[in-house]
Amino acid sequence: METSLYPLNERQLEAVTHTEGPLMVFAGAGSGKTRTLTYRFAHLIRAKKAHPAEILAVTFTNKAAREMRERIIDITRIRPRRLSVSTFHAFCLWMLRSYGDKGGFDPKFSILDDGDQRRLMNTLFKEMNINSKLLNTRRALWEIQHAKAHGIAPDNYTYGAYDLIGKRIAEIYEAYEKRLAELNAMDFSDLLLNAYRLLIRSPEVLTHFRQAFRYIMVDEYQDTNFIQYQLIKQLSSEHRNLCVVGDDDQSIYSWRGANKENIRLFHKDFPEAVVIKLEQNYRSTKTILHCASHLIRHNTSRTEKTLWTENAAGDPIILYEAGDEEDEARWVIDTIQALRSEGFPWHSFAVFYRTNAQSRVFEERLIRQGIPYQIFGGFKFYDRKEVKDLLAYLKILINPGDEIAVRRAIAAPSRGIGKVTLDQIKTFAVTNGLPFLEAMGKISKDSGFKMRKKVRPFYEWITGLRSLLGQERIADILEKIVTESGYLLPYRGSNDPQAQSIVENVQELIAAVAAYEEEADDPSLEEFLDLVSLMTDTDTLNETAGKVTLMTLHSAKGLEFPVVFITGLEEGLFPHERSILDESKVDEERRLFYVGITRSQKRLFLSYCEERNQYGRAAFRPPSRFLRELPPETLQRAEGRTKSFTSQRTHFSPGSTAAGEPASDTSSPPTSSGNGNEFKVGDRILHPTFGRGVIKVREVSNSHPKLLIHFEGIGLKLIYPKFVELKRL
DNA sequence: CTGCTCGAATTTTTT
DNA sequence: ATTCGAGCAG
Repeated sequence: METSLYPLNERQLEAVTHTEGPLMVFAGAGSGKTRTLTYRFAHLIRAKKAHPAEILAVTFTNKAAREMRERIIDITRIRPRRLSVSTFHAFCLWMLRSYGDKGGFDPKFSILDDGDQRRLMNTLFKEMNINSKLLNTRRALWEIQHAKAHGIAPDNYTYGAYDLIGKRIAEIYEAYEKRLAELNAMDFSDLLLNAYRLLIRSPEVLTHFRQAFRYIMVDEYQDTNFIQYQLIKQLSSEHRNLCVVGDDDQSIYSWRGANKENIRLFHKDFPEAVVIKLEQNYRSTKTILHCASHLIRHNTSRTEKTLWTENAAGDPIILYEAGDEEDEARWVIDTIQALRSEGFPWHSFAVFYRTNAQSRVFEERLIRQGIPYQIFGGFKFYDRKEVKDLLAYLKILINPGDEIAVRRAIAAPSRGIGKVTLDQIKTFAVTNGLPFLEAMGKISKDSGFKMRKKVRPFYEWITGLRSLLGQERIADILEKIVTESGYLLPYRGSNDPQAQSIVENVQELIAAVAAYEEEADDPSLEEFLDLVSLMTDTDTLNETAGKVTLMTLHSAKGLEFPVVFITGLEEGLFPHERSILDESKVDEERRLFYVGITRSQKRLFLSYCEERNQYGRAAFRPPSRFLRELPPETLQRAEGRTKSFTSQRTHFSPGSTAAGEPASDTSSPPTSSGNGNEFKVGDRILHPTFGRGVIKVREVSNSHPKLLIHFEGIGLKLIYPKFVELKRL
């Protein structure tokens, strides 16, 4: 085994070849963490320490898992049939689907998404008559998620003797769990918690998995929660070859239950563990790295690391004081334009912000100037109503107990079956211990119920569809559902862009199913629904798409860009006002800033506004405290502040930017594909709030048309014709 | 039962 | 500003 052939530094090589026994790797930002992990995986196979199937690598995102898998295959040149590189959730889901029955779980359970959860909680609040100002559904769900992340069941949920809210939450938690059981459903936290329970309940399953995985690796260890740690601890307790890789300075998800304490727990549970620090940074310039290190030293209670790099010193970090957010966006885009002419391609730029709401001004500018961009954190395809409606039909073919799906499907399109009827069915189902759909079946044949005639056609139709499973292609079944339900009838042929978008999305969904059936080894509806449940919008991120990237600082973790802009550095926004009163929360915000800075390879630009419009009002905030924590010698003030920024805000003045009259009328084609009724560039329209305007740019991305409209006396606005009614003049 | 209007809330979100 | 949900009229 010739390890010197690996393109690794000494520390990395050490981490790769230290295969036996527990290992903790502190991987600083840009220190080649993924490289180390993938080579370690490959090394275990090459050195014949284990068969591919005996190694488990867990990540947090699908993207990280996919990347790692591809790189392992690249290095080893083998295509193992089942390479266990997976996200925590996907791995747990797989465990529960394959062995869940051994722990008393029905493996055909549905997965509840956030929306389903909220709706369920709303219903519970109504049923339990909860109407308190101190307790809303949001808070209740938050508490429950936290309890689950710590492995606390309703009967273990503790609260103080005078803590009435806590007592109420315990009751809600219990009711919530009862409803999930009736639905035969799990939420995202349950996937982890129940996988853990499965191991605890079934010694047989535990032994099986303990022996199956000789080597276990965990990525982004600082983001694991208590139950995730317990899970991997259980799995690795036989061979004790557990390797965790992380960086406590990049822990930015504690508000979601991530537990940095797990670093200490690891040392306690695996006292023989070897610790390796990766401190050589390959990503950033000396200036950027120095700046980041200086900042993060303001945090107490962290593992000391000294990141260093052989990279060039690089350019200073530029700081811009903007008048307002329009001015800030103008400066960012102008700077991008300037660097672009120096040779940076579009995809080398990333603009980060603290909250999604900040993206809009940037988006407007980019569209106005005809710059290609991609934005993350918008609507997800699988969150759209029409997509969820149709997925509901598919879900009930698998899980007849999924009342949420049945209710959704039965109401779209409306079939005259309403709340009263459905509540009756529910009562019948509960009293007879039947799955919701089966209760419907019984009722539709029971002359004791008046509404049986209304319910029957739906039930029989669904039963008919279910018998097609395994015989016809899923895409064909879905197509049948769409046609036979008449789902698209109200939308087809309509010239309303909103309706068109619905039709397109439905077609896209059918295409997605068909594509899945083409690709999968052994396609099944169950697997398709699982994939969809675990999919996120960041999975569609494309680093080389030739587009400027816009995203929140949170979604930026794990990525890198040659040129990075961190915007909105104002006290109260970043750090966010909800974090300001709590030292540890400010520390987490600081880590978030640290993550942002360390994403950048060559150039870093920072900005803040004197004045910012928020919730329709002007907010004046001082510059972020974090700016004072940066080493002054790395910073340089940017010139170029437009003096009359306030007039810029309300008036579109052509020629005010280098780009001049932007990519308007001539350069953006009217792309009216097939429908002449679509709005097009140059049209004069009337907007309900903004009045008269002229369409300057029209753009269709993610099948959502967006219009940039110049309104008289107001200026340019980005309008989604999907959400407002525009009248043509 | 469905659709509309008014009022409240608005951090981040790997899955 | 905008969005989402609850409450009421058709």
